[in-house]
Amino acid sequence: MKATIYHVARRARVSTATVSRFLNGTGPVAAETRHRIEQAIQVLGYRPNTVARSLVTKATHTLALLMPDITNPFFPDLVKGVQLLADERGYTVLLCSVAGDPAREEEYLEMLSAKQVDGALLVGLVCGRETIARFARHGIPIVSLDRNIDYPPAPLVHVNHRKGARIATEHLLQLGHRLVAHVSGPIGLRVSHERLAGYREALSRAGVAYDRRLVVSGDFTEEAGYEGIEALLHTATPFTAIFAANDLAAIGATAALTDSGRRVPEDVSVVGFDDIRLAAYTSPALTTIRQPTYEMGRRATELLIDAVHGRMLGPGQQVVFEGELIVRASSMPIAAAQQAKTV
Amino acid sequence: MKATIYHVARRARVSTATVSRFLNGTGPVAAETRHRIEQAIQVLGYRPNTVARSLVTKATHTLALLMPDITNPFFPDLVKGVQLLADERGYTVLLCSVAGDPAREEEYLEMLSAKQVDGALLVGLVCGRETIARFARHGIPIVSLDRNIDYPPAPLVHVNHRKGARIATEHLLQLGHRLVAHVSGPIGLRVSHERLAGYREALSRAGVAYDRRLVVSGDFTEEAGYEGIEALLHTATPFTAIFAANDLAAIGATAALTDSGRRVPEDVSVVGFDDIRLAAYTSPALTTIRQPTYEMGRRATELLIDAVHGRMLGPGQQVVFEGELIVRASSMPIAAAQQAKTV
DNA sequence: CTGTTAGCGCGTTCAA
DNA sequence: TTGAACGCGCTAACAG
Repeated sequence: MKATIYHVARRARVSTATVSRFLNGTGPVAAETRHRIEQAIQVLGYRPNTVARSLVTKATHTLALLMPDITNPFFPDLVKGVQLLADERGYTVLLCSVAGDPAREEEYLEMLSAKQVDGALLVGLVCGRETIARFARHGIPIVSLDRNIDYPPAPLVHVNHRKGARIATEHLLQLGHRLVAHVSGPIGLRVSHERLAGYREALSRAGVAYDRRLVVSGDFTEEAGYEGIEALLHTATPFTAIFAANDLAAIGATAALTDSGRRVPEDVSVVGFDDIRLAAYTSPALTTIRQPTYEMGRRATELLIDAVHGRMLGPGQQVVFEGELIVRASSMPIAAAQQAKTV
Repeated sequence: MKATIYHVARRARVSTATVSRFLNGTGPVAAETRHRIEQAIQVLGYRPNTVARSLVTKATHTLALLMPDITNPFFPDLVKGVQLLADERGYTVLLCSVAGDPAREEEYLEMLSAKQVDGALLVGLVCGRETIARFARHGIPIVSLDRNIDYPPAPLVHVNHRKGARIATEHLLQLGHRLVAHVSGPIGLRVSHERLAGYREALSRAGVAYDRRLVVSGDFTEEAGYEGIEALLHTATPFTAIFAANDLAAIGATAALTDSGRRVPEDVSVVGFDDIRLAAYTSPALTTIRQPTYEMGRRATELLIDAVHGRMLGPGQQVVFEGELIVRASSMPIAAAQQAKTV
């Protein structure tokens, strides 16, 4: 049977209140008493029961992390950032994969308030705003990643997707490419929209006409990238470069190109987005836009813990990270021969 | 202020005991009373406080998953399996990245017993057995992945690493390769040891002498795979194939080969282990041994929940999964020209 | 500096 | 079929 604070108190010949004071450093405890308590704790192998503690303090030191799918290589780094910072601050992380399913998101949100988590980090949720508003009413602080939550306003951490996409596209444009295809993310997601917008912005600034036939819609997976480009190749619409909405899609696109006998980057340049861990090791190594995923996880968690402690920078606070172009081997200047010929 | 069971009881003009019976289906509740309670719950937006509930039932419906580093692409699938099964069974998952640090492992283990988790899934821990034994004394059920925990005996889920490694190596041998290098995992880890053993077993069965100069030690990262092979190339020890202890190392090795002007698989065949998500999309697509990671996560969690409920198949129970050879493009028959020449 | 007392929100006897 | 009373393990006044 497990030792409780009561057992410790009896063995140290003090009251439970004194033991509690000793444990939490709240209120004074005589050196001699302190010693006896330490002994008792040692002997009994006592560990405070956090559940009982939470019941009275109303704090669980637990944070929830809701995200679509840990299996997307973009997330592990984020999780790591969250994890490590939470750990440093004495918090623990509850992981919830909601699989892009609004019903599951709602269920989980309900459960979290029952579980009395101290705060929630929401990443890539697709549920309606009233679902989140209802949850927020429980008084649990929220920090959002990549999605603006206006009511009630929650701190927001995101990267400048539009600018990142623009930079990626400009990179291709500067290399002389004019026929730049785009594999988009799932339509309806703000992230996809922004990246597409950045792509168009770059084209427009460079005076290149936007051709919607060059945009294939994906869903951030390799499969979709592969199939999208495969389909595009079948339409015989010429292009010399691809900006994919994320690295996975870029990798799928590259595979489609290779399988059809094209060489990357000699025939087609490819640029991705995210800079996942393996981007540097694909063949050819992938040119991409780096998101400081790990850092974003840390920062978001920091904001969340601040919010838990009632420290907020002010309403509508947000942290914006900038994407950084990482040039590797998958992009190169357009070849003279290419300029004329159809791919 | 949040509604408690007391508020529900008052509004429904019954006692808290009746509400509790209604909520948990323990004991009878008259249809008419039931109706009033439902109404009250609805109106007040009541959700039972799981913390209070846990304090009396001693069950938190929370499982802990301890693993080295979520950032290794091997883990996300595992986590997903754990997550989904836990979810189906009404459990929630606490994620702990212990970073291969025994001290952190011990800390976390301590915390888990304080947090009163119902069970713990231990993956790839490196701490001493007495650390685990001490934890087990708290009476929290454990399931182990890839590491045999003998005292007290815990259910074990693992793949047959040795056999998988043997099959991988045999595949290369059957293709005619005789000079097969190996990039190992961290020394001291059982998994690394087993995979090395499988490699040696295959060589020995084929009557090929084991050459320790062909074994470079890594740590399951791309970096180590890259550097290991780079170093091996510098020694000018000839080889025509590589069996890497995991896909990450295989990918790193491939990059080292490519960067030094070798072609894969024409000059050197490469085989990995794990079949991570991107293995099918590397260039060339990676031949590897598939571990049913997702399924293992599910199965392990199932065993854990069974253990939580006191249902065990018996002492020393274990579930062994078999690795499956997935032949892709990174391995090919040794070329006639190669047989003589030094790589 | 320390002990007594009263909850935190809930499940669970035991009578009624 | 229901309610009163107690306790889970702990913290937080309030006295002393």
